[in-house]
Parts: sequence; C-alpha cells; structure tokens
Amino acid sequence: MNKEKPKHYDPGAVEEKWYGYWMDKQYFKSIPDDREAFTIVIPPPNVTGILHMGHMLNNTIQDILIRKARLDGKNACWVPGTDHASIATEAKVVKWLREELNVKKSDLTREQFMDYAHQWKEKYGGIILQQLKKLGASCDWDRTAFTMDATRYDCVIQSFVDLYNRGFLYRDYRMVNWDPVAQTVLSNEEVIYSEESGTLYHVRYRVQDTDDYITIATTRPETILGDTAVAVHPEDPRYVSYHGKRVLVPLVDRAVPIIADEYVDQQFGTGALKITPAHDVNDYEIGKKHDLEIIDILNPDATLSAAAQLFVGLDRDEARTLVVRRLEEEGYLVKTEDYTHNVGRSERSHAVVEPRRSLQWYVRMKDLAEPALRAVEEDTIRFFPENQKNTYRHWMRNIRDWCISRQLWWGQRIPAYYYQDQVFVATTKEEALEQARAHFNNALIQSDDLSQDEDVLDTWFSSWLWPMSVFGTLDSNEDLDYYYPTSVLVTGWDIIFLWVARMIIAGYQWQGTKPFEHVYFTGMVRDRKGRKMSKSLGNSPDALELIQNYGADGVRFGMLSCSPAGGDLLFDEKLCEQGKNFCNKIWNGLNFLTSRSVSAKIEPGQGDELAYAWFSQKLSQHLQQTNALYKEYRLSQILISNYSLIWNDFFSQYLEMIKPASGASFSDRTFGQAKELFGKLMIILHPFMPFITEEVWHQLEDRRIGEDVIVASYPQEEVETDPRLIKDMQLLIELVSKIREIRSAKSMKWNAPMELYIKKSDQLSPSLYEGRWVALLSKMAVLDEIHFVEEEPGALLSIVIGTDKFFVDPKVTMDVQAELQKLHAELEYQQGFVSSVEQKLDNDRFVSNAPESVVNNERKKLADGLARINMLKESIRQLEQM
RNA sequence: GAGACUGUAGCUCAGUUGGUUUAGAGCAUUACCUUGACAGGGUAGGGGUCGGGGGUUCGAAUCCCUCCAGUCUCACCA
Repeated sequence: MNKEKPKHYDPGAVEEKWYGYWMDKQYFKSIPDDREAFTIVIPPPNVTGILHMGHMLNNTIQDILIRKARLDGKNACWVPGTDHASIATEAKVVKWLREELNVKKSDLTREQFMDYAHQWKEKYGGIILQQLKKLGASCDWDRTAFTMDATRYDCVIQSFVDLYNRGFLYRDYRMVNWDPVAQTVLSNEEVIYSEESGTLYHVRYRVQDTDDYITIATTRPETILGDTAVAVHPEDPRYVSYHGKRVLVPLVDRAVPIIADEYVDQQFGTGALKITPAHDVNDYEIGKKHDLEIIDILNPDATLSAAAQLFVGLDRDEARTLVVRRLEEEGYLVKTEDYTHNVGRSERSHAVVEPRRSLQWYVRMKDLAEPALRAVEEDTIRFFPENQKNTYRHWMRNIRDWCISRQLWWGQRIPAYYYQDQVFVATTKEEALEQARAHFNNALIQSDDLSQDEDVLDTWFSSWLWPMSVFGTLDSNEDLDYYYPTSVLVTGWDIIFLWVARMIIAGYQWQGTKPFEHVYFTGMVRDRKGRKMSKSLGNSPDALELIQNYGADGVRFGMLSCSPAGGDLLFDEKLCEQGKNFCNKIWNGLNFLTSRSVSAKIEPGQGDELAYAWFSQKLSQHLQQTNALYKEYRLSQILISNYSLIWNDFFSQYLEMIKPASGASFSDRTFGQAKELFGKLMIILHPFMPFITEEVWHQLEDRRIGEDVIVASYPQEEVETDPRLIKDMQLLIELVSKIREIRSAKSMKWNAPMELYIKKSDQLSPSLYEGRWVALLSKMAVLDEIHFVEEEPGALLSIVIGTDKFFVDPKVTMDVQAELQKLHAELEYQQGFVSSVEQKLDNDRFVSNAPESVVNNERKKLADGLARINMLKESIRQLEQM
C-alpha cells in the first residue's frame, strides 16, 4: 500500500470530481417512498442574484442538515429554486432592453415585454443556483422551481381567487409608499429609513384680510403648492386668535383654513403645521378628519402636475429649489436651518419614497394571522433561537393589512376583471365572463367587454406559498402529502415578517397545518469590524474566489465555525484558512496511515487494542453529545467538536498510540481498526466538509460500487460505555504530557533515556498495573522502564496528577532552587483551593441547606486537596534535604 | 419614542435546571523543538476581579433590579 500522494490537499480537482459523481449517481434525488421524509425548501434567492456571503452561510447550513438526514437514513429532499423579484428584475429587464436591444418598455405591449423578460431570465437568471453547486449543495435539481413558472403561477392565481371568495381581499384608497422610479407601490417592509441631512424651511403664510403672518416649518417646500390647511394645537396661546380664520398659501394665493388639531406638537418648529393631504400620511389622516380638499400636485414619476400651477413638469427636486428661490424673492422665507431627519427610500431603486393616495388590493390579515400566531406561541412550530418568538408575536398581534398589488408587468397579473362598476375575480377570463353574465343577467356581454386589472401581485404573494407550491399544488397531491409539512426552514431573521410569518399563515390557510416543524434563523454575516456586508461598503469577499482559494470545504468550515444560531457572524477569512489547514491535516493523516506497509505476520502492539477500545469509547461519547447538539441546531459547536475529536484525539493521540517504530509496519489488525475509525470520522464530518470526506473515504479502502460516504450510515453510539477507560486514558495522556514537559524544560531530546516511578496507592487506578497500559505509557512517553514503588524515591522530580504521584529521573543536574520555586507556587495554589472549599464546609448553613451530593463533593475536593498538599510538602522536604 | 437581544482571554465563542477540583475551547501571541506522517507541524507558557453597581441565596458568569455600551426591530414630528 505504498501510494505516492501529493503533499498538499488539492480541493479544486477533488470537488469537481465528486460533485459530478454524486450527480451521476442521483444521490440528491428524492422520490416519495416508505422512509421518513426530511424536507427543506430553499429560501428562493432573487433570480437576478449572485452568490454572496449570506447565501453561503444559509445554504451551507441547509446542506449540512440535508446530508446529516441522508446519513441518518431519511429520505432527504432539498428543493431549490428562485423567486422572480418583480421590481428588481423588471428594472434589470428594462435596462437590458434599452442598452442591449435599444428598445423602450413604453414601445412594447405587455405580452411582448413578458416575452423579453422570460428571455432575459433564461439567459441571465438563476446563476446563483449554478454557484450553489460549487459550494456542494446537494439539492434535488430536478425539482428546481421558479415563482413565475407555470405551476407556481397557477398556485398564485388560485390563492388569490380563494382568498377573494372567502372575503379576505378588498380594494381601497390608501396612502401608500410610492416608488417614483420603479413607478410602483411598495410595502412598508420594502422601504428603508435612514437619517439624512436636509433643511428645515421656515415659511410665513399671511392670514387673510390681516397683516399678520403664521410661520410654519417644512422639509418639503415644494408641497406648499398642494397645501389645503394650516394646523395649530387648539390650546396653543400663540394661535388661539386665528382659529376659524384662513391663510393664503404663498405663491399660489389659495385661501385655506386654519384648523385646530391636537396632533400638532407645540414644541416642534413654530408650532404651526402646513397640511398637504395628498403628500403626507399624517396630513392625509388630518385631512380626512377635517374634510379638507386633496390637491395632488405630483405625477406618478414625481414631476409636478398641472394641479401644482407652478413649475409644472419639473421634477420634485428641481421644483423644490425653484420654490425656495421664489419664496425668498417674494419675502415668504423666514429662515432655513440644517436638519437631520429620517428619509424612506425604496429598497430596490433607492428613490425617495413618495406618499401617494392610490387604489390598491389588500389582504385582510387579522383573522388569517390568528392560527399562525398560535402555532408559534404554542411551539407547534419551534423557532431557533427561541427569542425570535418575541419579534414574531409583536408583529402578528399588531398585524396590518397587506397591500399586494404592484404597478408592474413582471409578475402574476391580478385575476380581477372589471365590467362597469363591478369586479369579477376568477382563474380565467371565461369564468369571469360567466360571472358577469350571471350578475347582470345579460348573456350578451362579451369577453372583450371585460378589462383585466393592470397590476401584478407582490412577489411575496408567490413566496408565501413556496412550501406548498414547490410540490405542485395547494391542495393534495402525492408529493405534497409526503413532503409537507417540511422539516425545517433556514432563513435570516430579517425576513421574518416578509416571508416566514406569511408562509405560516398560508400553510394554515390552504393545508390546515404548519409549513415546517422548525425555523432556524441564521445570523447576519458581518465583517470583522461588525459592519453588515454590503456592495456599497465593498467589504464583502467574492464568494467564488473564496472557494477558489480555500476550497468549498475550507469555506464551509470557516462559515460554520463562527455562526451561533441567530447570532451574527463576524466573518474573517482566517477562519477559512483554518478550514483549509484542517483539510491538510486530514490529508496528512491519511498519507501517514497509508504510506506504511502492512503485514499479516506482525502481532499488534500491546497498546493497540487498548487504543482502539479507548477511541471507540471516545467516539461513542462524542456521538452522544453531538446528537443532542443536532437537536438544538448547535451546528457550530458540533463542527468544533468534530475538529477537536479528529485533530486532538484521533491524530494526536490515537495515531501516536498505534504508530509503528520508524520504518516498521502496521499489523493487519491494527491497520484495519485504524481505517475503520478513520472512516467513521469521515462520516460524521461529511455534512460539514462533504468533498474531502468522500475523497478520503475512497482512499482508505477500495470501496464497492455505491459504497460512498454521502450515503453511508451515521455511526451509532455504543450501548456499553466505559467511563473508567476514558478517565484512565486521560490520566495517561496527562502523565505523558508532563513527562514531555520535563524533557522540554530540561532541554532533553524527545527520546532521551528516562525511567518512571509510580507510587503504589489504593487510589491509583488498577488499570495502570496492567501490561498493556504499561506498554502504552512507555511507548507514548518514550520510557526505558517503569517501576512501581511503595516508598517515595528521593531526589527525583515529582509529578502530581489528581491524587496520584509519579517520579522521573531526568538524569541531568537538577536546579533545586527552581524546582522548589515551582513546588511552592503549586502548593500555594492548592492551599488557596483548599481554603475556599473549607470556607464552604465551615458554613453550617451550607452544610445543612445544600443537597447531600454537593456537600459530599465538596468533602471529596477537600480531601483530595489536602492529599495533594501533603504530596507537595513531602517533595519539598526531600528537595530541601539535598 | 416603544421594545427585543447581546456584553465572559487580544479576537470569535462555549459555559444546559444556580453547586463538576477557586472560569473553558479555537484562533492569535510568546518560548522551545526540525533525520519522528504533517513548519499549513509539534511541545509548553502567558493572558479573564465573567460590562459597572446593588439585591436574592449557604452559594451567582448563571436569578432579580438598576445603570452603561453595542446590535437590531417597530413606530415616527412637520
């Protein structure tokens, strides 16, 4: 078995090879059978998106869970897909048409535009799914879904019709968040507020038929042209005398009432507030209350409309400049001051959001939300980490109606058909026509007489059906019945309202049950300074470049080793390097094991069986611990634990224990045991680092066809555990370490001759007397001889571990003073320890109140501490006699 | 403005119902080691009054109160 292997692990070739192999073998494919299903639906990335750090984290976690389920023998199904992202995609398509094809959207019919949009999607969309393959994502690609494909489209239309028929939909005029660039309405969740510096303009309005002025403060002087009132606080003494009078709006000289309303804050600005009902949410409410006129001075693209009278056709920003100049020229501008305020911008176009009154479709949420709230409250759906329940509860209890219409073409067109003053909602125009004919009792109404709503539905109105729609329908079918409810949703908490809550609502609405058992919320990926990673900051590493540099396994290690559930992840490339180093360590371990010759004629070393038994126990203990951690999604901790088991326990200890002398061979039996353990380690590591584990698995043995680590059986913990074996080995390892320490301190070579004396005592574990333990100890510590003694041999260096005492003869001149100093330091520590324990035991209330086991443990600690003090004193005494 | 979460070693984090030999890991750092599978390695060391202050308790990193700092969510005043 003398294979020549490259010195370093090369991830690139290995990863490509195995991903292709797994695909060929169809290991990612899932079809319903009689096994238990384990299902994850991917949080569909935006079809225009490319892989970034957040995706990498999120999808690595999903892949880990899916691969673990596969190893556990479940029918693992991970459904990939993308969403159509109305606003973002439409913007990209429009840009593409303009720049590449020289076509304007306005020159196209709706049908033509949709054709182009689908073309664009085929050509450029979904790159991210290809990138996920580089990461090792084991999705069932045959199931790839898209929120705008025919199947998903039908589900969305059906859901709209269902909700309408059940009375959950309505149309209404509301103040909405209008994106003047994308020319569509935005939901509250799509508006990002941030502090921006602006100017507060103080403008005076003349009170009609007087020479008095009332000064108001505004950040948006251009909206003065749409003012229909000035409001003051009813009890504000400055303005009481003006109640019921009118002011003239500057520049347009419109006489508008002075109204009294408690909404006005007397402390702010001048205490007088201009009211523009068409362009401010609060003003709109006040306008309704006082029955004010609504003058909409803006067009949909935020240029001034004819109603503004002045500056018609100019953009709102230009108009502001000109209005301010004119106000100043005409003596209305009292003063300006710098002012920082919150400005809402469109998440997609970044345009300043314009409040606008318009007719939109809404979902009545309150009743729909009720079962969804209960499901989480009662832990029918469990959140990890649990504290996200608070956020969820707060939002669900204060839920607002959901505005679902969008003034775009790229999306599912609302299946509402208008005839005269009536609306007919149906999955097809033909059905709507039937309804219209029946309603008007007029068979002559023709299809062309009906006009369909021009708007499309919010993208989230597709996404909320995702856990059902990816399986084809909203009602029963074979796949849906088998895979739904899905096992776990892995997503960021930033879309808990946009998506998670709504999916739960939809699940209860159409399936009558939850869409998933668990929700695992990942943290936000930040840079090491704690800043959110973003394109504009340029602090986000290129995902594919990372994979190139560190290998997918290395990057997966890096992402996972620092990502507590729900906690933010402060990403540092060094962590990927650690992952890469780990791959090399594994590679080298494999190299070592397979480079030595193996012989059936050689007897196993005396310690080999012991080492095997010990590591088997260690592995079993590890499995027990990590199984519990998997249940709580403590993936980061499982990875760290795997890392430590493999590096420290397997490579540093186990391989050292069984290592043949330089140039010697392994016995057949020992080699087989080592390969078996190594293989098991590859299985438990596989979910985290799929590629190298598959490679090593196949290098360890010539495997039969289909005997691949990806579909191996996860090792089971052993029924019989032997905690004493683990404890005794811990003592042995500690002793070996102390002996190495002495060698190092005395500048002795690692293999310089040395003898060990072990003081016999009742406390000493009987294992140590056994031949195999003695053999293993002398091998590990490179000892010439081990003596068991009744009495302390004088003038030797002593080692105290627990309550056991050992001596070595370093065979070099001893620095007595230095030794004494060390012993005194140790003595001081032990005395401090003992006195802290004594303090407890001297306290009667402790002894009488604390549970007996706790008190007994303290007594044991005291006894052990005292024993150690005696040993140290004895050593000191002996040294002082020299 | 209302609320949530976090604060443990230089950094990233464990620390499960208060009691596990007077607080742990990984990384980083320091010293030493190179004919040992691996210098992307090995051996060992240093480093923390558990954000501050109070309280409950025989006993607090852990529970309560309060303050401070940070992150985030919701609502927003022109």
